[in-house]
Amino acid sequence: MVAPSLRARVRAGMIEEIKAVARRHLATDGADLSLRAVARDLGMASSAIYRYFPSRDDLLTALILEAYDALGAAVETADAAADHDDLRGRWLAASRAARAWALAHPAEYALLYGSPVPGYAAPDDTVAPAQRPPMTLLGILRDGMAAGRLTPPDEELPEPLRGDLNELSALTGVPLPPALMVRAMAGWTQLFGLISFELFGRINRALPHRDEYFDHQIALTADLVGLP
Amino acid sequence: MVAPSLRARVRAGMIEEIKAVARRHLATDGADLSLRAVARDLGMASSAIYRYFPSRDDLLTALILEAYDALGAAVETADAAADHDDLRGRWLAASRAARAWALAHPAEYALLYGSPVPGYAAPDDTVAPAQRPPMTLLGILRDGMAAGRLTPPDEELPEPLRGDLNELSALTGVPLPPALMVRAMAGWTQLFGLISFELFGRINRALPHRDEYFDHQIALTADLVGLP
DNA sequence: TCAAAACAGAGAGCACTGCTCTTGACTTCC
DNA sequence: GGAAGTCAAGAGCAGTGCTCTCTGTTTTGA
Repeated sequence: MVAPSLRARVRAGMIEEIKAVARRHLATDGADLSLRAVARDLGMASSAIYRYFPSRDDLLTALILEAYDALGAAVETADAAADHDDLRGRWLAASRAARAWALAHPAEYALLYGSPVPGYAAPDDTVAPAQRPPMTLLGILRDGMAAGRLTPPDEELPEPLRGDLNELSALTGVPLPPALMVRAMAGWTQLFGLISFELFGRINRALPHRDEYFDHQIALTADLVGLP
Repeated sequence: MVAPSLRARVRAGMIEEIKAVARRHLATDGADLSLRAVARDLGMASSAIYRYFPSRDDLLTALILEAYDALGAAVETADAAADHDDLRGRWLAASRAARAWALAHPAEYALLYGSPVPGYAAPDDTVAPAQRPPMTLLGILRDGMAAGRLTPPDEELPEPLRGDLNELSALTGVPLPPALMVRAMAGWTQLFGLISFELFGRINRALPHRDEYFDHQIALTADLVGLP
């Protein structure tokens, strides 16, 4: 293992600097990131950016990856910080962490969960980081099942749906009964919907107490998945 | 009342034609609508478009308004077509209609419920049409309360939230108990989340039976609001 | 009836975008 | 010390929204 050369280290620093400036632009100017504006801020020619990122989409992908990881880390940290046996507390903490991260980084959240950029297709590397938040929620339910403190609902699901959900269980590596799995998905969908509504300004102006509103809605999802 | 002049009629037709072409472009090329491309398709100079729409944003606003109205009409029609006394059936029908419209018009749905366009601020005219779908859902619950066939959950809500929800009731003109109101909002949020996840490709590939999945999730929201 | 006003469209031009290619300077390595 | 690799700049291409000016045409009203 050879120590990275000076040039390699300078290059790595440059990449970080570009991403930092790009993130700042994302926060102020929205998703339509301008390479030239980033280059201007860095005091370099726009063409020089291409030494570090093959295209604007690649820069966007890098930012998306970092955002997914930041959100995933925030959710996982909140989950880990809560009392491991307090399932409901973990569920609420993880959800609140997701919302807090989104409110602190609205542009990056929009990049992850807003309407897809027209010409842009997210590469496969983004799949794993993207699943960290929902996987955290699933993990809480897994722990609950393992501890015997979570009784799944005994609903009968139509066959094709049950098969899909079993497959999804296998795919995620978290074996949950279909009826519980579908409710976990409902909770994740609701969490995403709540944050998006609040962030994209679609929440009614008549709801100034947003923290309380969010907490109550999240409590409903905890009820839905059967957390005591 | 004078009959509109020939020129006025030609002008109205031209406006419709521009919107139609723009809608087509929206569907194929995504939300970053290009005025020049629309003009090219119409065989006219890009500057000529400005005779009909003061700016690109105004054209976008016109499309957004039409989309809201189309979605609202679809939801209301489905609700009206269902048996008026079958509250649950109406709830499911309205939800399915929203999803069907979104799947048929993905670009327009993204325009309405995706991440907000950076420089664009929706004018106030869009507020009323935007509330038609959720108002339809509220109407179903109102009818249920009036018919005495819907018993609201007796939950105790923290005071600031209860106040907000009462205000929201007054604002919408649909008087619902806060505990029911918050669940109605939950259902609407969930509907939006489900459609967005499916449309924006964030739904897991392991769920090929999307109709069944959606139906089941919607049934859960119907349970949540207490529809028998 | 006929001139004035309103309107429609075209074209040029401005400042901006992502991106490519070439050219020159600099650093690292053999 | 020369060759190879790297970095940055600059010019240029095709595209964008938008403004302004100029030319026709249509409508209007005295």
